[in-house]
Amino acid sequence: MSQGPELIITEKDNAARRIAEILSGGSAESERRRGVNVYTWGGRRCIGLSGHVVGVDFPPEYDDWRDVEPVELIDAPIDKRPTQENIVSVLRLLARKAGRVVIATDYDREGELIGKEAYELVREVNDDVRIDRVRFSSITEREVKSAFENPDDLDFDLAAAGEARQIVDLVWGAALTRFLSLSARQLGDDFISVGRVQGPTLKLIVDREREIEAFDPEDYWELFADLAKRGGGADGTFEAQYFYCDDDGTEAERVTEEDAASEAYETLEAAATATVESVRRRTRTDDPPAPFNTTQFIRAAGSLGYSAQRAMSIAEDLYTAGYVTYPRTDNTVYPDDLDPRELLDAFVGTRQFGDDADALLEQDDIDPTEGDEETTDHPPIHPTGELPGAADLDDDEWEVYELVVRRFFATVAEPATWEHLRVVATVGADEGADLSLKANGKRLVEPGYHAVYPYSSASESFVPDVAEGEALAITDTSFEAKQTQPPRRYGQSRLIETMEDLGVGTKSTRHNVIQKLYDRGYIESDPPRPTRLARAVVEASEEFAERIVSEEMTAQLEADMQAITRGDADLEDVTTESREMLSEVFEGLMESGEAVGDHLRESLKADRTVGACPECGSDLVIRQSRQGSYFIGCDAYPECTNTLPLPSTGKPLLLEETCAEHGLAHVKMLAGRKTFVHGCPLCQAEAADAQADRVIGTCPDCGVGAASETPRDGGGGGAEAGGELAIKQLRSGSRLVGCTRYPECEYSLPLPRRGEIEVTDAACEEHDLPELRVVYDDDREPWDLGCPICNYREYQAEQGGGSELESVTGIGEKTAEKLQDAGIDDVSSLKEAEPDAVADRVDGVGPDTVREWQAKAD
DNA sequence: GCAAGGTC
Repeated sequence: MSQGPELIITEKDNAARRIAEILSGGSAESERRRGVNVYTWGGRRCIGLSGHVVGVDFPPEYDDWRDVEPVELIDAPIDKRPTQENIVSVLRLLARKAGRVVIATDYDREGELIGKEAYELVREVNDDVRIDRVRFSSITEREVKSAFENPDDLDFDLAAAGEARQIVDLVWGAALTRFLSLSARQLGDDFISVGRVQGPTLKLIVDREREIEAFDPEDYWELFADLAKRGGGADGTFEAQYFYCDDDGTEAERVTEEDAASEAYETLEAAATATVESVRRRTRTDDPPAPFNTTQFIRAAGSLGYSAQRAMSIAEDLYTAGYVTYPRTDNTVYPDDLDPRELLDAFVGTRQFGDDADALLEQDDIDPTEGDEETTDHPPIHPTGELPGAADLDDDEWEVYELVVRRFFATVAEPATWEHLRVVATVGADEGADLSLKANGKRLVEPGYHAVYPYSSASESFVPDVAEGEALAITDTSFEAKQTQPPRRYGQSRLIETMEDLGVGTKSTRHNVIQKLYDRGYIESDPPRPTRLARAVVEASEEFAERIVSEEMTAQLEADMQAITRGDADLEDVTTESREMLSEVFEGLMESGEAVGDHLRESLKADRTVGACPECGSDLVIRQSRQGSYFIGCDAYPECTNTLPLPSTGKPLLLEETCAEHGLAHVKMLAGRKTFVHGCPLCQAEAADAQADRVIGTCPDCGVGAASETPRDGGGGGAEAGGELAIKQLRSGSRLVGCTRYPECEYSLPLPRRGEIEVTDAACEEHDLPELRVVYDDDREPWDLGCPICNYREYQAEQGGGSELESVTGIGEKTAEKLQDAGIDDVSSLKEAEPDAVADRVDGVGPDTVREWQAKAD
């Protein structure tokens, strides 16, 4: 045995840092090697991986989709390759010299596999070092120390279960994805993908859409009366609803026969009073919610308007900054070592949470709620007690942080108490035409957790105190004709909850799967609706590869993985059987390949068809020019050359809604946060044609007396050519201030897409142009845009703010800030920088990344 | 350029 230092390997850097801190008693030092943190103390070193650092894939000779028959992938070999080169190389370096290795990855199946990957990398360079495995369910001093005192061996069966999943997913996913893409001749960026998790998720959405379409609404009627307590004034009035008991004695409000409804209404309308028949009071407690797991967090953030993806991205940022715990967890039970009082103490004295924390601390005992799921890897999401400063978070981050804090507050708060009051009154009993009305009142007596958690509804409904036998005046009645409604579409959070119920996907992947469905053109809008392509993919799968769109495949795989874990089966058994099954699927598919392809292609075209061409009656479809910009062209091209332009920003999406005048589908332009609805492309073009250019001054590039100094390059014919500046509306929907000599002079300034542009009497002295104002047709304040040249300069200054660097390298604002901190504030200093030196100084950036940036800058 | 699973 060698005498080198002990090497501890964790699943992520964050865990490495905390374990080093615990085991070293705070004395560990951190150094960066190739952008990877290594923590060192005593005779020990600790390094964090980044989840899987190796990935499974087919060998390179299988890379060309057209060269390899998809069916060949079923029995193709599978390689494991490093995917995180930097981490792998640092790991190898340290492992070579290690005297002992301890694998401390997460305590779950995937963690065991990640541990085994590390094990194999260590073994490649050091074949006799002792390799131990430690397991702990939370990174606390007690658990970590005890785990390191009782090391165990890696569970190779558990890891093999994970490997079986990798292989089955790759083989099924790749073979079927390539088959569908090839048969529809969809290669390149818009390939047609299917997989074990996205398949059933898409089918959920498609099935719901089928139910909605097949839904046959039924008419029904409901009757209401306003009842007033005598002498109670306006405050004593409340609404009651007609009800009856149906044949099996259950209470019903909906009347399905119009005659019966009318007859009841006649009685109600004729009556002046209703007599209280019964009054029932009940006290109900309303328990506070369970701690947040990922799914419930996403759901709560969803009700604040965040998409699943966005909610998780914010939570990850808050986690990295140290304000909340790890956001990927299934656990809904706080661990024993979480002391709620101690955590509440952290909020005492703060402006936003101080009062609530004080109030909670005054409770006699604090007993947090618990959910059904108790796992051991990570705690439920809760605040860490480290508080962000006022400037540390933007508005969205703050809103999500507050949600997490308040959820924690709610879980340690008292239940709420409601008083329910149910009043039943009868009408027309004297005349023998007995008719019942009911009203349910709800009053919050003890707010309990609602006082600290305003996100769940605590709305009251008023019903006054009345006594049995009391006569109430009927002050108003209504007769409402309604229809049963189709089932509702899944919202993103509901979809994630359903996936969790079915066991499809994991806490870390479910939100990404939904995003992937959007990116692949399978769903659009929110709540998501399936595209024609999605239906075609589900239909084809149902016919030939039902497993790939059914949650059964996951259930079966889960059972197989458990068998491997128990030692009742091995990886070979499971993958062989799965490959045989896939071979059978392919027999059917290959026979019908052409029909499947035709169907997919028709659906793709349907997703792009805007409507009938007004010139020739063929289809108008969305096309892409060679330069990559989108436009609408006629399917009969070149016989028909009719085209309509589309806005230059974003990717077009056709909406269900069509234009009443032209019958064309409305267009939405997807551009992240700048997404907007373009509407009917023909209406836009016609509006532009009808809108005369409004001249507002001389063109600074080519107008009479044009100054030589201009804010931007024009292609103009030089000064004195007589160009004028005008407000123009283009057929693509864009608006701008541009030269009347276009296209000879290309001088232009952008204008906002929305609102009506007014030319005011005020003028800009510098540019001799009138100031503009944008007026909106809703209740928004008008926007004083001012001189268009000054406005554009300000806009550019805002956009560009220090960031040639950002636009050249494509890095985000935050990375740019970090680079600036490291002394790199422009492109030239980036080019001169030493990649390793940059990687050492900038967190989360490796030397390879720096080299990539440098390549882009060149 | 395929999947799903880790992590950033």
